[in-house]
Amino acid sequence: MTETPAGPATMSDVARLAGVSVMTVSNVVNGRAGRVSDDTRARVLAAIESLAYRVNVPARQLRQGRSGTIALAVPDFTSPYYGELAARLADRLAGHGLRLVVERTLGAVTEELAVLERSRLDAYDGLLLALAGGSARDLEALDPARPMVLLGERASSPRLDHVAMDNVGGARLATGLLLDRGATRVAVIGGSLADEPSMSSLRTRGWLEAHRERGLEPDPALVVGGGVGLEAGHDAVARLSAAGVAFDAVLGLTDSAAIGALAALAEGGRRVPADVQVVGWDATEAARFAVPALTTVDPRNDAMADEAVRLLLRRLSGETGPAEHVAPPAVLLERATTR
Amino acid sequence: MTETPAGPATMSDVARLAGVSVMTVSNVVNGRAGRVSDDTRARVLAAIESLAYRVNVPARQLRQGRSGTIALAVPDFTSPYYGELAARLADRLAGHGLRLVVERTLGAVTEELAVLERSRLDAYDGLLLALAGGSARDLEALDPARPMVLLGERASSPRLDHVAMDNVGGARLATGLLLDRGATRVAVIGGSLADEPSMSSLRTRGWLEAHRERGLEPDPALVVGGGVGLEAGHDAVARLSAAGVAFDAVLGLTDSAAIGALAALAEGGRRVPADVQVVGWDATEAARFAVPALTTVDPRNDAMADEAVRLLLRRLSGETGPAEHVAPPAVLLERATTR
DNA sequence: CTGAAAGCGCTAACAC
DNA sequence: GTGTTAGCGCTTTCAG
Repeated sequence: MTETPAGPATMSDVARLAGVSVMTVSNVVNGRAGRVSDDTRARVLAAIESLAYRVNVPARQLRQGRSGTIALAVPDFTSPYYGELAARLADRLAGHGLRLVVERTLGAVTEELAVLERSRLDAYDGLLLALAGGSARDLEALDPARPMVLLGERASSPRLDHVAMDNVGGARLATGLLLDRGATRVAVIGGSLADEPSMSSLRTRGWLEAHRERGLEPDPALVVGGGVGLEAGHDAVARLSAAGVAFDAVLGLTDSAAIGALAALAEGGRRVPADVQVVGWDATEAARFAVPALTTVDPRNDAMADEAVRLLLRRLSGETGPAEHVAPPAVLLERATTR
Repeated sequence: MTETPAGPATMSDVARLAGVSVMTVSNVVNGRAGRVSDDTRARVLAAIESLAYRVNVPARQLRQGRSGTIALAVPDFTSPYYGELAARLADRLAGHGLRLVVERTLGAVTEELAVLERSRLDAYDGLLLALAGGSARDLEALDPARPMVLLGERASSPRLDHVAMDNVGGARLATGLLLDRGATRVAVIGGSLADEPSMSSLRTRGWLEAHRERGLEPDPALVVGGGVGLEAGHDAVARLSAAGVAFDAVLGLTDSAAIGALAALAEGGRRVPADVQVVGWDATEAARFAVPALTTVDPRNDAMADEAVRLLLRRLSGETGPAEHVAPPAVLLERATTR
């Protein structure tokens, strides 16, 4: 007659049932070749099966100090951009026996990432931190116990590995295309004239530079803040029109913003690209299937994911050299919203 | 002169520096009120600060058996639907002191969710499992060590709490609208005539029922499989047109599929809703800002998230009654792609 | 090939 | 208020 087990089966339960030591069970579970005879292994496996034994991950992690898991911390769950990034990263990490899980920071990297949160993140073997608009500030205070790679914006911390996005360059490229195709007044949706290293400001600077390279000085009234989501993009165009600000091109700082703009333009009866040209940013799948198909800045997420994983693995393998900063150059994907 | 610490500081390190016992440090860290004098607390906090101490989460979890973390397992990271679901769930769980992290199953719930994966999931306090097309099969084999709530499809396991989507009802509603607005041939993008409880089959059944309720028998050639993403939706419409199958309405089984269809329709020069009416499913933000704004089935994700959290919390608090199955009724959001 | 002992860092339970 | 003890489940180390 068997004792009813108190909770889930442990290794000792399995060992007892199989008539071996816990160490042997551990060896079987971890597939340490050669160290267990086929006969013993079979008995252990049978016991595992019959007790529905499963490894206690926290216990193993406490002992080993590793979890085999990497966290991607994103500002929010809803942006398609982060979803695609997560998928890319997960695929690459899987090739190295690492799992990816996605956490959400709500854009609050240092302030809100209180002691408790930091501890949670320490439990991962490594951290990929996707930076949002405001989160680049006082990154210096961030002192990760584990390897950490920053993603996005521009390289901001001399101490931390960083895969930056080519924000200024991409915006210069996109704005240049618009200007060269005959646009004279390019509105920036989600932009900011502030002098800070945020995504908005950086891209707006690229817009400015493209003008100046051509001896032009753009109208600051064309810079519309208020966010970079679908609704923000829609509302920005509506607001611009309502305010009577003329424009013949739109630089959406994300594909979402640009797609929102497209919707507002359609509502207003303005034809794209005949009346207004539009460019987005992110090269998401949604851009490909927008109506009309959206010309967009491809930030080279594939290359960014490759680099991020490379940098992380390097630290994971114990390398301790100086921080590396990379920024794959953005490229333009011309489609049907530009002439 | 101080010893250089081997690794990250532990509670004993803090205790030693502050001249107290580890238990006192633990009490301070966990904010157990009244059990520590202000004076002692101050000393401990100073020591924590100076050693940059952070709680070892796995150790705490091993001891307590809880982690304060819930996992949402989704079939893939890229679908906007799951992103919005994750955001909703995270918000609700935060109100109960629980964190949400997102894991990815790649649609393989039981087969690929090997021993190793199961163990990882056991480390969460609870599991929210979003079901994809094929994953509803042999859910019976799934034996979670922790509370688990299934999301999506239709209730399939008598043993597991399940928040089902109103797949048949929603499709009946949407198809009914199309038919009542004059459509005679409603194509189903991402559909399946198979007799299984998958999302595709269930929604296709709703399409069928809407016809039969009206004494009609739809043409099976209008059911196009091949996926429910943007590209799949686009290609399905293109294929239908190329094959010469006439249709005057499209039921996209997701908003993505419907938006892809919209793109293909625009390419083909067919006007929406004048020539072809279109309905999507999910009520994503993308549907609102599609051109034209997409009529869509709202599966009531808000209500589903509420229910899922309620069911999970109930189990977390130890309740052990029979499984509960709920299915908030879908509603229709009429916009500009229907007449 | 197998096992015994030790201990990872923390907290529940109980002294004092 | 504060300290002591014990042990969560596992794997590293070292003996056989």
